[in-house]
Amino acid sequence: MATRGGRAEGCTVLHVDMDAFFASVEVRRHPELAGTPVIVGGAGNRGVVTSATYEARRYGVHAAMPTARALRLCPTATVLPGDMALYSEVSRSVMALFRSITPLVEPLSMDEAFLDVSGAGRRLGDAIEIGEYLRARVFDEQGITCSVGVAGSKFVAKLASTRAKPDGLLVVRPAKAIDFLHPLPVGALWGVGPKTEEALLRLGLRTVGDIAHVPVRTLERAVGAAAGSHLHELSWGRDPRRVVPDEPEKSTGAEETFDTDVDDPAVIRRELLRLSERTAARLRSAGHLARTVSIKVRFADFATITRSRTLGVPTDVGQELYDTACGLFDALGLDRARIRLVGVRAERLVDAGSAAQQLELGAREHGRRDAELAADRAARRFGPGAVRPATLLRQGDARW
DNA sequence: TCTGGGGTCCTGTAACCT
DNA sequence: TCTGAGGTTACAGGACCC
Repeated sequence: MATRGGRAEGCTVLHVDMDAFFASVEVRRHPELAGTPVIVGGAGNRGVVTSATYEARRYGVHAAMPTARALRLCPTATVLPGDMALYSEVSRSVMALFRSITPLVEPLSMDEAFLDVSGAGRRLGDAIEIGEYLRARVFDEQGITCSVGVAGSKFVAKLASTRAKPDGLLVVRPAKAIDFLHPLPVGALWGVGPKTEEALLRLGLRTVGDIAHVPVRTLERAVGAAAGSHLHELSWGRDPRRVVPDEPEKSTGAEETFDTDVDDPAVIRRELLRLSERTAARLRSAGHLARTVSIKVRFADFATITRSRTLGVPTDVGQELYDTACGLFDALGLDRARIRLVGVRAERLVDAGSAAQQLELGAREHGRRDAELAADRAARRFGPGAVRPATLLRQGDARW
């Protein structure tokens, strides 16, 4: 495998990944915390870690770990609640920087993206030089570090950036991809989580090289047809997926875990209303309508169910999401079951502009939608929650 | 030790249509 | 007319990612 300094033969894909993104942005805002363990995450009794500085990770803290446990491992850590608006702003700036290098930028999340730099070479040098240039620009402009993987395919570039962390750059030329991949543990592969890893280990497959040398049929039987053939291809470094900018959003939603389990249907319905309004506001701001509404209910024992219903006419109206969500919830026929979480999702999104005519034909109640649009304007002017349904205006309830 | 919130994709099943 | 095969779509659940 190649490291910095070599030529980037056949390398056209960069994977750029911010290091401990949320925590790094917090350290930039609170310079006195530099070099100390910082955890971003929920502080409540059910909060989990969203991001942690490398100083905290040294104690075994990692993302998705309950915050309470993280604090037992690392009692000196500073826990911060997180500021999504700020992280989004930093993310937008970083993505804009990427797009100034190449239009072929595919964001994967707020803190990482693929870049196809095959067309940018002449101007800025080869893929390695572009990677180093980006790392320097991100640090200069945002005061945070990132890691870069440089390779001939998305999947190898992604693995390379992971191995380069923190604050590094790793090049894996196509000719060396197999040497790089085969010693890695199966869990390093994209798409192999705990369940799949367990299934593979049962077959005695521990490394990517093991996967490469087992018959595809065996893999397919163990983990399913699609995943089996996919893993086999990846194990030989074959990943033909292109870098695709502007993938359309497929769904949007909101969910909430209660501080303590709830068995009062009135409380559940009120939460469904809040989540429906929040989801609808997101649909409107993205210019989308939803064809399908789904709810998620997680019980006290963590068992989780979903129910969905496709609407006759797509909508971005909170009241309509709520009516559907309530109908789905009522149809469960629960008898004061203890519920831990409820969620509302809008799926099968369509563009509001192209669906406008259909909306007219559907002759929905325009008054409700107009009221919600007015609430959107008020929220932009006075802050979120400036206008909300009367049923959400109970005393002592300041959450939105 | 007790598991957040935002998503995507895949699979199995059932219903429906031809 | 009846039946079966095969395709499509809707729905539910689950694995996975950050």
